[in-house]
Amino acid sequence: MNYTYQYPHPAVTTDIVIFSVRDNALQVLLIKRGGEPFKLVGLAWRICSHRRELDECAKRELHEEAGLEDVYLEQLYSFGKIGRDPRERVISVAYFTLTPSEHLKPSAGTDASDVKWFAISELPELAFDHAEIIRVARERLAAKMEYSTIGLQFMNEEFTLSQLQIVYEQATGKTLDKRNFRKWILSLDLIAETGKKFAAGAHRPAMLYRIKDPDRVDIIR
Amino acid sequence: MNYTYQYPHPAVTTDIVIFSVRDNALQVLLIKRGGEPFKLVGLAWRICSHRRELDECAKRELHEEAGLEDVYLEQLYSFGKIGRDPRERVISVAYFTLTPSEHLKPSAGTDASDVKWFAISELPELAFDHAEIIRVARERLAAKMEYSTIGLQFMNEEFTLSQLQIVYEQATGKTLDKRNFRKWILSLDLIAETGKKFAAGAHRPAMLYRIKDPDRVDIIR
DNA sequence: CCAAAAGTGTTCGTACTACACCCATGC
DNA sequence: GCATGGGTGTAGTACGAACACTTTTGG
Repeated sequence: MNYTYQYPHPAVTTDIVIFSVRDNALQVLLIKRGGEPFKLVGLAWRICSHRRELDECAKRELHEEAGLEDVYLEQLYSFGKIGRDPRERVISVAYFTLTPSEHLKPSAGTDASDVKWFAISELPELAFDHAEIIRVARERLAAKMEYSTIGLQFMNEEFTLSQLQIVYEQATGKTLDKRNFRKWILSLDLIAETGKKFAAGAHRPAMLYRIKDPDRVDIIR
Repeated sequence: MNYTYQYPHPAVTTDIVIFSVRDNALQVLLIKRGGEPFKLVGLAWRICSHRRELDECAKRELHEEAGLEDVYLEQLYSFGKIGRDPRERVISVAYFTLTPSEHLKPSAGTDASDVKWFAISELPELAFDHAEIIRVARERLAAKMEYSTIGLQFMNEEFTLSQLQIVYEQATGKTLDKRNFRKWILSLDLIAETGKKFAAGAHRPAMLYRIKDPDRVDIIR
């Protein structure tokens, strides 16, 4: 079946930058798909059906490609440069998301071997203009880390303050003083001790914390 | 001539929120056009041709509808709610701009009587989802006033500190202390005295200032 | 001389910065 | 007992907030 218009219409896609902090580094989830004009890894993306909302398209892509649900998802920016897809004019409404990498489930629709994390500092050559999209997403993330509580969205159910500090350091690109970071994050009253401890080697075990209101992202400062 | 695709494609438009501070109030430029599905005023918008970049579409719309050139223009967000245009699926890539209202020229393409400024606090009923777009733009503007030098983009060639303070107060929605505001804005080293004075009634004339680097918008704080 | 807006400093509190040592554990 | 990361307090500084009176002009 064909669809006809009186003037040219672009395709609209939702592309998603999936961030996680893994192995003490900010990483991005990239996918290698067959049937694309580039033989390269790239972001998760899909054409947005005319019967779905943009946010819904992004959510479905996130679910089907990465097995992620109920994660923080924010529209980033729209990229529409002529020629970004050599096949036709494509307007890409980009989103970004933050997740603890443990939440990633093997997905139904995708061969797991084609989905891989890459450190932001060691990205391979990327399909389309996805390098540019990731660059913009990284800037937005770094900025929002400073003035919102978005950083907590990287965390698992339970985490130590050192793990949280690493997340802040990796996502902002700044190193932080341990004492000052702890004072600051505790003063925000966003996390609480669980009472449990986490022993991870030949040293004093760390207190475990949880997020008081995990779904909430607020503007602070 | 017709254009045919194997699956439905949406139309993509660029919609522009044009802000100015006039009569001591934040205002938005709205347009009433014939041939639209709503008999209401709305934002300046146009279908983005498949051979033009998104930014370029926005610039042309700004130029042809409002006679504005060389103004600060920033992509805001993309709105694509199903049904936002009752005729077909439309993805609107929204932009916003800031201008001194004196820069507005009578435009060639539009009947001047159909272009009008409205105070943000006294908006009429609006076409499409333009009320929502303006709401988002207003939030973004207020936020950026706090951490960037975007506010100077509202100013004319020469202006007084009182005028500038009114711009900041109207765009952020906060009232400011005169002495603190002056200390702050001067400490940024963004503006300089022109040496001239501006006499406007039965009171002491105000010093006129100019922007040192008018095209520049920086992140501060 | 009166009304109106322009211009100008100081004090206080708070929030960020810098900085070094003891603690609990596994091996 | 030693290596490893976990945990803690204080002092200095810089920035934002509060606050009131004098100056210059037009009428």
